[in-house]
Amino acid sequence: MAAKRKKNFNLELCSCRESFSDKDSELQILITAINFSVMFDVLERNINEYIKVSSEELEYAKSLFIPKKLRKKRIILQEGEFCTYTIFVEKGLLRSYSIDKKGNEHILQFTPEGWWTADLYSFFSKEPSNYNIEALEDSKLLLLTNETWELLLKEVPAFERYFRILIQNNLIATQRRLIGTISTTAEERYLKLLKNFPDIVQRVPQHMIASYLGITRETLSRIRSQIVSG
Amino acid sequence: MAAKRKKNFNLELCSCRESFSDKDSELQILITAINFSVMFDVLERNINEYIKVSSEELEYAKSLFIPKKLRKKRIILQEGEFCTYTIFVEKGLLRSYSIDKKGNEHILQFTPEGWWTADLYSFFSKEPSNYNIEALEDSKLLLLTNETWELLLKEVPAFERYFRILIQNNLIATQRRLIGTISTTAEERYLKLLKNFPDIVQRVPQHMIASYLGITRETLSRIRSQIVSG
DNA sequence: ATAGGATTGTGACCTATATCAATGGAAAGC
DNA sequence: GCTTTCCATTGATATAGGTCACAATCCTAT
Repeated sequence: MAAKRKKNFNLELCSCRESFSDKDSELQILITAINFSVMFDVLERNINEYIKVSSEELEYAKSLFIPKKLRKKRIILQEGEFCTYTIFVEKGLLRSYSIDKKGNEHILQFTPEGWWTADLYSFFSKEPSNYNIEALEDSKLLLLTNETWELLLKEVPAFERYFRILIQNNLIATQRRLIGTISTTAEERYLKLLKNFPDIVQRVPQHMIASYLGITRETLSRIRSQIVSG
Repeated sequence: MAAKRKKNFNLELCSCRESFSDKDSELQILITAINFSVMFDVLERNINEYIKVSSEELEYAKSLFIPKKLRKKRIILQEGEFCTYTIFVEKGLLRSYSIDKKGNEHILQFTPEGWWTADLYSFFSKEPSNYNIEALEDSKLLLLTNETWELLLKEVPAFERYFRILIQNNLIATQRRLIGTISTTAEERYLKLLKNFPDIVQRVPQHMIASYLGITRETLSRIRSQIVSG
């Protein structure tokens, strides 16, 4: 299973093309074509969900992204660095988190396939970031730099709308989470997360779920055993 | 002082024009002209801070807003209603809050002059709102309905950028507040609020500051006396 | 001026969650 | 296959903040 996933990575990412020998070139071209059609699959569907763009505009947009794979546990943005990309997750799962004075991690969000992440503040203000972004699974990412992001908005203004809607939805969700954190118990928050994002809870170690909920791993463990016992 | 403020309201809001008799009409025209230049003062500066628009575009934009005054303690959006406007505060102060199962209020945000508010979810999804929006001071508002908002974006696309930036800044702030709520003590949060928004803390009753911080009024009272005593 | 409501302050006590510490199991690297 | 690191669980104890109750002010409208 793990081996199969790895193979897919190799096939789908064009950065592996160098490994083909000359006599494989015909095969290589075919595979590359497949790569390109699959690489932006999730992104393309996501864009079409929110805005209408012509196929030329879409092709242009795609040309601006930098594909990148990120292995599990690798960090793509580290506290103190400048966040110079916005990141779209084609496949895999990321987390962004900050570390407080006592050294505790606090997870701001999980970013599975089909979602965007970045430290927006750092990206737009060009100040160093306070967040870390790390892969929780082997992941395939599509990056837009500061420059290509500006370029995209300038050349295809519909993307201004696209990002506005995404940011807006994120704001709505974050506001709800804030109110929830203030007004409900740890157990209620856990049950709600379980209901809304069962797959995330499955894919992520429990202590990270605890960190996302704003409680300790011990407390989450007790909550879970209490739920089971009735 | 309070009387003076009231007088300004009457002068600046065109809805009071009916109270003038016929022979006051010359004066009325003069005052109306003044009203219009002053009415959008704060909004205009706010817009120019983020985007470049021609004076025609600006005039068009202004023509879409509905001015409204809201007296202290009056509610402009009530839980269960549909949020059909986005609200810009020209003068005064609003709060938006939700009420949990136990009947406790939780303040999502304070909105002083120069800021926008709305229940974004309700506004865009056209579902009933879970929030209430209330004036904490006599306020002057500028409203954009669903229709005029759409129209504005369509006719002056630069506003897409304007709202994207505003929403983005709100998201950044809300994310920080969330992490702060999870990772810092009530006292730290209070001191931070006091440092960042001293005027809001001055203008708002303490139990609402407590509600914003996610603590009870008793706890805030104790924190304050502890700060004074060292 | 005054009555009634809203706001703040304080005391006594309670509870959800944190902290510290120890254990066993699972997974990942060699 | 073995070892090391990570991860979840459980117990004992500590604490920040909540709850309830009452008193003291301060507005605000008549």
